[in-house]
Amino acid sequence: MSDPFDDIPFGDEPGPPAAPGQPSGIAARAMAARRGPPPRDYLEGLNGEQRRAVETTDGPVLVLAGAGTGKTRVLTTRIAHILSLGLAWPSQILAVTFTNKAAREMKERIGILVGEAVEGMPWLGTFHSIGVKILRRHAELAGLRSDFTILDTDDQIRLIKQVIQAEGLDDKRWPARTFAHMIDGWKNKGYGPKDIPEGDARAFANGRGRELFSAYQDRLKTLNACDFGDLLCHPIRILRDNPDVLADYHSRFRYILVDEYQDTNTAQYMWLRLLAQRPRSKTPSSVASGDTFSHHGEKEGRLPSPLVGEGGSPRSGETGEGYSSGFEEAPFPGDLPSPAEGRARDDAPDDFSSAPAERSRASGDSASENKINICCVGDDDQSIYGWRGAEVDNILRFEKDFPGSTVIRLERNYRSTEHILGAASHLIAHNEGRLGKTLFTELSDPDHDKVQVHAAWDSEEEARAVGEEIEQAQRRGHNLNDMAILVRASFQMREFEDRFVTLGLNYRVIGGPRFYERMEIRDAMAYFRVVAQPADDLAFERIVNTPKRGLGDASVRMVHDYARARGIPMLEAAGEIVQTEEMKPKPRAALRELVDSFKRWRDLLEKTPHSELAEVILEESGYTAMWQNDRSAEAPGRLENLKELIRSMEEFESLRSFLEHVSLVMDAEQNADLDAVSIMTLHAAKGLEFETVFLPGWEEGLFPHQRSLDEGGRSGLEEERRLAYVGLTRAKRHCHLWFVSNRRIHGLWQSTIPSRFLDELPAAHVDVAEAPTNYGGFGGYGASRFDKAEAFSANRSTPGWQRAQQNRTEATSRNWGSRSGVAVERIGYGETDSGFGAGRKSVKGRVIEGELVAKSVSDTPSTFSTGDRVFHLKFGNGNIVAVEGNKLTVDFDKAGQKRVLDGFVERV
DNA sequence: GGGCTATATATTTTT
DNA sequence: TATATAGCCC
Repeated sequence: MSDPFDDIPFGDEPGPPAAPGQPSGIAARAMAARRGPPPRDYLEGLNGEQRRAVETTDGPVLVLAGAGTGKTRVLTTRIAHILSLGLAWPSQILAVTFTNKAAREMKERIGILVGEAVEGMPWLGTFHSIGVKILRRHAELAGLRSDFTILDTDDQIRLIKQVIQAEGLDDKRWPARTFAHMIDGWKNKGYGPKDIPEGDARAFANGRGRELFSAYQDRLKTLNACDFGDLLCHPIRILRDNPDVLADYHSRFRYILVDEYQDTNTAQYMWLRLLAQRPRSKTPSSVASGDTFSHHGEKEGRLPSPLVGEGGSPRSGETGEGYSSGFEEAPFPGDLPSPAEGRARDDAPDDFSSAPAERSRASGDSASENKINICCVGDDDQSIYGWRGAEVDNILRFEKDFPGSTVIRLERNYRSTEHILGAASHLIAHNEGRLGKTLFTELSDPDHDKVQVHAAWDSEEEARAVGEEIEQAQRRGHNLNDMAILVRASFQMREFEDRFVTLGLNYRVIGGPRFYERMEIRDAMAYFRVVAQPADDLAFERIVNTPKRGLGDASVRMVHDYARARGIPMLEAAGEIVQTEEMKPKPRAALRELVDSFKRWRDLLEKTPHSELAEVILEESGYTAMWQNDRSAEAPGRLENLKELIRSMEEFESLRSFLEHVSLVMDAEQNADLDAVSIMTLHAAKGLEFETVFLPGWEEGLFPHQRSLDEGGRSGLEEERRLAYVGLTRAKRHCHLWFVSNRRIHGLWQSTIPSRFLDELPAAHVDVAEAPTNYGGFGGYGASRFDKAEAFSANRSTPGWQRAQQNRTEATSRNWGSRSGVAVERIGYGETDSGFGAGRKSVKGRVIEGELVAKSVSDTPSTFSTGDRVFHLKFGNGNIVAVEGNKLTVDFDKAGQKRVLDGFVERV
């Protein structure tokens, strides 16, 4: 991740390719033409639609890219095209993705096309990383310092818990986790505490939701920290409230490209709109006023302008149920011009190369003449993240949002056989409200396998049979790397893993907790964070007693309370407390030692290479020793991980950039050399492809998942169906669906019925592979269950049945086979240590808000003087004999002379 | 401060 | 069933 501060200031940027002084517009093009066309090798091999998607550089473009139609290729080629035509400098292109992986891949592929130029693309990244970049430059506008910390989910929950407790609420009755989800949901919509619907606010903690949200935001601000949602919301607010800042970005970006547009949430949508739509000739503030965003995607109908934040008058007078709906058709307000408004597509050439930003600025013009051309690529049929805030509506509404846009459909599929596409297309056609695409392929061959549906008695047998299929394929010479098992829910993975271990079959599990979520890594990171940012209380609390220093609940609480009362970071508070006798000698000595250590490490920060410093920290803090002395089985692995952490730090130029990398990029690399079957969830499989795909668990209740049906109704079902579509379209040649008759859920066996999705498959492209009615539990399952009924053979002479029988015997005899020698890779999987609780007593940040705090806040440090009679909670009454700043020496009646902090005594 | 037992709870997950 | 966490006791 590049250092956010190293970015080129506007003024120093090279002018756009039509160099200053040279004619622009048609003339420039004419001149370019005279010099001969720019190299266009990169266009070769594109089909007509792909080419159109690449070459339509003017005006808003929506590319509806079905599965396997070359989406990434279009996106990267389009950038290469813009660059090589000289339509923009690399730094004038904003290219956003959702995941780091996608960003990395895009960068790589652009690099192949344009070489070094990709290095000049500072604005290629995830929504979040670009959000951070914007936020770091204008942090003060969000009430932060530019060295703010980014909290991950774990920190966020810990902080919320503290807030809930501080408000005097029972954190058991009102779990922090639940509230964290609510906050995420609000932030996905761009809401600040003042904007949330009354109903939402009432739903938590006896109607104190808004209060809590607000308190949480305040805490973040004092901690100089952001959660992930803030990385989107703060920039939106900054852009919206600061026309000059917005104008800067408007003149900066000339092309915006968005990947996976169907996954954008409302906040991301708003963010894009702000950047992509500039006012015609008015001041940028016309776009910046909150009320221009009537995002109608809300089911509730009209909502207050999100992020009205300070000063806005959100929804006063509106009751929770009083929303009017019917905004579905609302066009975007007319005063928000679209980039292409008023320009028919045909006259596009006239403003083909509009005046570069620099020129218009130089000539004193507003940047209003420039267009920002947005191009969104996505597939409404692959929208599977509705449950975390994605609004399919954003893509469905694109043409309305960006009038004059071009919609290009990529329907030629290069991945799958006609049967796989036929099955997938037929299935997805059961959804309503699609933009509609029909994938086709030229990869047609009578020899191609149809999609196979298999039945099994229970999940164990399912795993056994899949394992057998895999071994057979392997025997036929297929690589395990070309096979994947895609499950609906991760608990399904276990049975496959167990089976593969007994079979000695290599596998890799993708997804789940990652490297940076492991306990030891998070602990180490917490040390580094405190050194880099002494105000990071969450980090401090995490490691204050790790390794054990005898600083228990009481000690930590004292530091915490004192820090909050004084409004200072805990480390600083600790520094003051250790100079007194507030604490018993033992914890005090331990705390002093820690405080001194941090001081020492911080001094080293400037002088020592950061990876070296990291080693010193882990060594001197006793953290390494803690694991060395640990006799448990995981300890060596943890030490190994710590070494790996330090090794990976070397790749970064500073501790700061390393910490930023970790907070945003949490993925682990995989071992490409290992030949292994992949096991992952359907969600994790999006974007991937495999020669052979196994899709187990197609049963009602699991897939579609009961919970989706219960909570999401029809749209929930449709999202499940899209998930099925994603699953099917991952397969290139072979696709096997499975359902079982009995599945163990939460420990009890339940009999299940085949998924309705199986009924929705077209008979022409599907085979029932084996149908042993008395054994596999097909029951009524058979041809009639398919859409266009066709006869299926369902007798025991089928190879499938025989194989099934064979599997059974083979499997039992093999059960005792060697367990060793199986290569198991867990991509992104740590041990089962989800969170901060494992192996450690969690530090209770119980905060006593109330009298004591109120008093100490109102007391200025110097209100005590020698001779005052005071009361101390622990030492009782006494007389002050000396005052030294906020430290008092008191002669207590019973305890004798002690040094205490003024915050801990009250006048009597 | 550590270790034990009781108890709730159980999709999908990126940043 | 199995896993994580919270409370309790020493």
